[in-house]
Amino acid sequence: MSRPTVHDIARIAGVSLSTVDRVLNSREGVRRSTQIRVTQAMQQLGYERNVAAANLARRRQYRLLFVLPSGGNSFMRGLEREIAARADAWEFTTISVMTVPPFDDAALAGALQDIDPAQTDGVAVVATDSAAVRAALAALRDRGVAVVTLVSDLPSSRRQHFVGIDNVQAGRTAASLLGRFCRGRTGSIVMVAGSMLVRDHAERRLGFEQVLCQEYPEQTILPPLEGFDDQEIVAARLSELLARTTDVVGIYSLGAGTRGVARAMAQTRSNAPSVVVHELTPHSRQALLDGTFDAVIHQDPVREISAAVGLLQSLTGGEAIDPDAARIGIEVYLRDNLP
Amino acid sequence: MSRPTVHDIARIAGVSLSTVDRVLNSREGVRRSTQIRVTQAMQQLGYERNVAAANLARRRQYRLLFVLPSGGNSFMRGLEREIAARADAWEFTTISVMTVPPFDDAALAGALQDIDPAQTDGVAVVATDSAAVRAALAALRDRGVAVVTLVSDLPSSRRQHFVGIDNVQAGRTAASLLGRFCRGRTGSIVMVAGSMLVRDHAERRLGFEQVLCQEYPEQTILPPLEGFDDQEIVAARLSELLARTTDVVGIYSLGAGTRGVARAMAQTRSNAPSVVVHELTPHSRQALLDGTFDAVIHQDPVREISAAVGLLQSLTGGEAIDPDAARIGIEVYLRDNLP
DNA sequence: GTTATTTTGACGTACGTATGTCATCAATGA
DNA sequence: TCATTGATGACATACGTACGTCAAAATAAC
Repeated sequence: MSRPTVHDIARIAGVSLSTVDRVLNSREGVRRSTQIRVTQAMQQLGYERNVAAANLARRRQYRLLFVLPSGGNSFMRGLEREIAARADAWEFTTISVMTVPPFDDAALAGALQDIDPAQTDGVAVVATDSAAVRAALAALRDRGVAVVTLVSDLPSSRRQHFVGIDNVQAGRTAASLLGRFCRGRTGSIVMVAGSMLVRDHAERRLGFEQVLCQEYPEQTILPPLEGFDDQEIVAARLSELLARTTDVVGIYSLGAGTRGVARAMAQTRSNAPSVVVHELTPHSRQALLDGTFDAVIHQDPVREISAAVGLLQSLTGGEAIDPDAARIGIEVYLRDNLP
Repeated sequence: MSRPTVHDIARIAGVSLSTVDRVLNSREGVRRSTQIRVTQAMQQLGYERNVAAANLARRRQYRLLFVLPSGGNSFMRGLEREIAARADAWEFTTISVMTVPPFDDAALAGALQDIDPAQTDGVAVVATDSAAVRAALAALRDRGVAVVTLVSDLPSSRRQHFVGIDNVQAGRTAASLLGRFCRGRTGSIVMVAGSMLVRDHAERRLGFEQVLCQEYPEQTILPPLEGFDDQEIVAARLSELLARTTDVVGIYSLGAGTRGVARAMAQTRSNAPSVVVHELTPHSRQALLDGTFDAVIHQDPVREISAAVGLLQSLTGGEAIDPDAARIGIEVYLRDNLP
């Protein structure tokens, strides 16, 4: 047998198509008793609405917007590329992208304010942590736009969901790896951060220090280097530090600008510290292959895009949402399991 | 503007709906010149067929069958559970599951022969490596059934695709991890295999030995233990070996039955060898959490199911297939990035 | 030129659902 | 008893595509 349709429900429940429709789409004008009868018929037949046909008839259109930081951040540019590549992979959905200067909460807040709620059903935004951004998100919600945060969260704002990895866990994972890699060698561990203004970096640092202090107390954690996701700054500061400090056994780069880490490593001829960095990019991949990096912690942009789109569709459609869908895995890459 | 439809194409190309339909579904009876005209109109408008509407009208039904080994293999049981859970996540598709005794190529070949091609459009099978199975697959293909292998491949058979991880790379990854984990300690490395009858185990061993011999020559690889994916056998043989050999620094379990590894570890009070195993299950997860295992190499069953279903749909529908879809990532889990 | 053949068009129906209009009938209150 | 309201049914149309039938037109073969 093929799947039951609304007609079958109507027949079994002894009501008309119209009534089934009223129940199905929770319109008013149905007596409680008949509503129950219809619902029971649906359960009895194991009815599932044919979403394709429903959307077809409804000719629904989801208009979604991604707001990303601009600049040379490879991960973000990769995200942007993937969004463009998959823009028409979703039925009934048009997706656009807007970029704003990185680490600039005023610019982000301004951009969010300029969004036209009449043209936009949902927004996915890589948030920086500030009151202005929180307010702009709240304003969007008030005007009926669904909002999820992407990659970097903004808790206690009115965003409806977060799509991304658990960054505390990511930091802990990095420490687990680096701690094991450095076992037998004792010395200093360097942390290269982007900016503590973005929440994900702060969280990664937290997780990293938790595990390292507790489980590998023989190592010394140096105060974090701030590189502002800029490879030039990262390369300069890290080179300087490696020249000055001779007992570095491990490096954890928790932001972007890892290309700078690779450059600094190339210059140094010290006794090869183990290196763990974030985000798989052409450069970090190369560094894995030639042995400069030992491991890369990654989040899959494609999954994140899919999750964000799915969530925004559900949110604007008022459907039930699956909390698991937003949970993105923390991926670990070595030279040999590169995709 | 909304998406262009077949009507728009007909108008622009100056032909009737019927002709557009003939071109679109590559039916015969269209002159070369008009076919080109229609194709150009499609490109000009950026037409994309509305797959939902097409399938609706076509009322296509894909009847797919998964053939898995029976028995206590946690990974396989997980696969089975996920298939059942997601069975109605696909439109126009009914999915069934059949299990056959593990490591028994005659049984598998027999089961494949019994498949009714009139009732089945596509088959995804966890293959054991034997001539009888190859022949059975070929027979299926001859009778018009699409076939993909799942988890364990059967190259040089007539299967149209393989859905799963690259098992040589998985073995290499395990060696990269274990080699780094054991750095500073020199001794023996134990490999616990299931059976060399299944191709994936053989491939993992190959990759593991490649990397370990070449990059960590200070370690001694012991001849592999065969556990037949049975935790009792694994526990017994591994306990015996650990009692006999005192310099074991690393253990790689490349099949199922890892619960037996955990049990053997619990009994031994040696100087804690590092342990890398395959497949995330409730037990291996627990072993990660309590520190018995250092890392788990995993393949995502949900992705594999999705990929298999998608491929089989494309294959039976005669559509173009995306080779990337079948490539499943080799996932690495430590205690801290468990999902 | 006629005939045979290929190419094209016109049209209808279907898929499963959404949504609207209008009529019907019962229950309610005055 | 009549008007009002609420619940329900009957029916039609639409979404974008597939697919069948039949006739008309264009082309090829003779």
